[in-house]
Amino acid sequence: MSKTNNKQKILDAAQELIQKFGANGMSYNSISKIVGISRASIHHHFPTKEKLIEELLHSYSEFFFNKVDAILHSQLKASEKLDEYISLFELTLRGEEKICLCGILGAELATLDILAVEIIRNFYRKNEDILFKILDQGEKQNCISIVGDTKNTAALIFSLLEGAMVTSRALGDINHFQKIVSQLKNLIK
Amino acid sequence: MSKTNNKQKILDAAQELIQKFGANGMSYNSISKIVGISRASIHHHFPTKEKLIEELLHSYSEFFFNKVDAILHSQLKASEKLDEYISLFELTLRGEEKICLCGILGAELATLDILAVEIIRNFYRKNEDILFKILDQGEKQNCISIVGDTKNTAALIFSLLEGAMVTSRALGDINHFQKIVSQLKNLIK
DNA sequence: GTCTATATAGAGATAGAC
DNA sequence: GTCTATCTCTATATAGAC
Repeated sequence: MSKTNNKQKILDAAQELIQKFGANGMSYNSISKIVGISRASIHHHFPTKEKLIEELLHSYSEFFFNKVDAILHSQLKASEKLDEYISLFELTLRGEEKICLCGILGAELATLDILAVEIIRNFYRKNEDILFKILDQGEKQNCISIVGDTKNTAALIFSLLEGAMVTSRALGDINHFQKIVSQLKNLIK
Repeated sequence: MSKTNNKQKILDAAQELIQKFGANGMSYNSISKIVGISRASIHHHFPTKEKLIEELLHSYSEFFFNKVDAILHSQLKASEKLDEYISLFELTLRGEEKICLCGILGAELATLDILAVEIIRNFYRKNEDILFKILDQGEKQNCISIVGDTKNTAALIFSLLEGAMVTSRALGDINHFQKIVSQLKNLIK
């Protein structure tokens, strides 16, 4: 029974803890309790907490953008692509009191090292890029109609989703998130 | 020279530290360096960190809603009231890398005690209420036009502002916030 | 109301055995 | 790759003098 996948288990536990409690609410001790190995073993895989967060951000970004790219390059209508994109956020929120990893780390940004900060910035920029592509396609397909600037609307939607995750989790109401999303759709079609 | 106002100085320092680094990035030690008194003296005014955060949330909410009520009950047009309301958020962001106190605490919600959580929830609900009143007035004055539900739009705007503070600070670009706000205005008039 | 000193717990991190 | 033991630092909090 190989235990090589403990490295991945550590990343999974760290991700869940950060999404629930923030980077400063996640500790090697809390990870060790979830994974069932000692703190020292975690240090073997990730020598410092900074490194752990950096690697987690890389793996999270890769996982997330793989899903997003699949949506972007699918044969769906642009408006349906937008629905699918938004449902990625809703799924994170649903059930487990988790929000976007890069959303919560953005709130704690000043406590992170510059490498992590740069990955988070790229995560934001890439999401805005992808939303722009979807919106732009939607305008050409006449299934999305935007008054004003499409790039700014992409930025608006991303910030809205990040903010709505925080407020909806705090209010303990997934329906709050859904109402906001349904109103967003009213505004862009 | 009375030093009674040290209690207020502690609250001010705590607020600034949380807005920059989060609740778990704020410590009695960091406050003591800013205010220039010992940690023990801070404990004299606020016996526990939980109490400190609770009192801070009360004073912050009072301060914030006093400003908001002044806007709400002014003689401005509703669209101008909305501009003034939004500028409260922009001013926090500008210059000092700070975001909304209740925004960052919402991200760290699971590490706070239930009293603090309830104050934060009320902060969110009250903001949505106030935004609804402004939007509703704007529709009656014909200076704001909303496709869809006005209450949901109020919730949308509040979550948008909270999210845009986080992303704009992370991107180090106040202009990012302004672009999002200007696009929001395109969508509701 | 302020201070110094201290108690206690938890954090991140390292050494060295297995 | 995992463990126990340990180091160092910082955290919250308290005791007691001034």
